[in-house]
Amino acid sequence: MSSQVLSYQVHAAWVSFLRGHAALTRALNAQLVADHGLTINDYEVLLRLSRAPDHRMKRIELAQSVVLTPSGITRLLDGLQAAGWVDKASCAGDARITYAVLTDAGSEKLHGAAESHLADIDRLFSGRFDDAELATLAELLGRLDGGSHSE
Amino acid sequence: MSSQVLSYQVHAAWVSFLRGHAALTRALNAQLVADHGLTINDYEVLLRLSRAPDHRMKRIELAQSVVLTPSGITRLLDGLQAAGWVDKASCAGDARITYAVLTDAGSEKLHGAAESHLADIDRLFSGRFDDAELATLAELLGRLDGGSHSE
DNA sequence: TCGATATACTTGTGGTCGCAAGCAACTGTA
DNA sequence: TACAGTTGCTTGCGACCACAAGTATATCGA
Repeated sequence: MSSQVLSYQVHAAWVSFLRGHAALTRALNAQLVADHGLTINDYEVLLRLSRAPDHRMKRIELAQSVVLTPSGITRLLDGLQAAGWVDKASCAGDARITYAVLTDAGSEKLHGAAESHLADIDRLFSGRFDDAELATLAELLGRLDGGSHSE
Repeated sequence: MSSQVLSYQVHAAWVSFLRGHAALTRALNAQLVADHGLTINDYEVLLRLSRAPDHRMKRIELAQSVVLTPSGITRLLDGLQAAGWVDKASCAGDARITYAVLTDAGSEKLHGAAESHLADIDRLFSGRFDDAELATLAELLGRLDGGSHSE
């Protein structure tokens, strides 16, 4: 049965995915926490904010962009705010919405962490893949977060 | 600076990896917990044991195979043992070592969960990739762990 | 034999995050 | 205006897991 064969191939890819993720995030997160006191998600949130217009995003958009639930974003931003790296800002037209705004301190924190973190990532990836493979990997993996809501 | 360009490409792949993993594991884990009361790691551990000779593995080998720390494996196996799906067994030659052994109930549990879980995985992967892409993905992702893993 | 070191495992503690429930604010209908 | 439904966000709770420290066993050198 072809679906049986496909299942096996799919599962092989899936297991590699799980193992690779666990190994990489454990290493990268530990390094990032040790060097800069940031988790991977902290870093990614600061990065998204730094790229956003006016260095601000709605919390719900931020949650979607890093694949966290609303509660997850609340707690993550609580921490970043306590450290002074983000601020809250209200929305003039809709009082339900809160913006997360990158502060100057947050911007400095991000830039300070970026160099070593990118080097860490680079070290783990570049040794294993060439440029074409990286592009392939990015393209294939990029399909995974598109329509993951198929319930 | 070529390393700058490479860093950007690497980071794109890495971000896709993070997002894809978060989306997939959240969906798959929720489904597996709802349908069978197993986490993804529970399932993977039962699967490893089912493929091992005599349905048994040293706990430390098990930890490495699913990329968990020793403490993580202790607690995961505590749960599986409480449910009756694995047993402990001591090692005749070395009293420090404990084996985890799949019970008959654990074997049945695994087989009962496998069908729907594989279908869940298949549904999330097969719609997005063809056979050649799956093979590429499995090969590339397979490089991320030490390669000290055979199936 | 004895002590130092290494290995396998367990436990205390704390962090992160999802789910369910709840609150506040907005929108549409009448 | 009144009210129901939706949306954005927060909080209580619990699950999972890593790190550090502790226990028990094994091994090796003197």
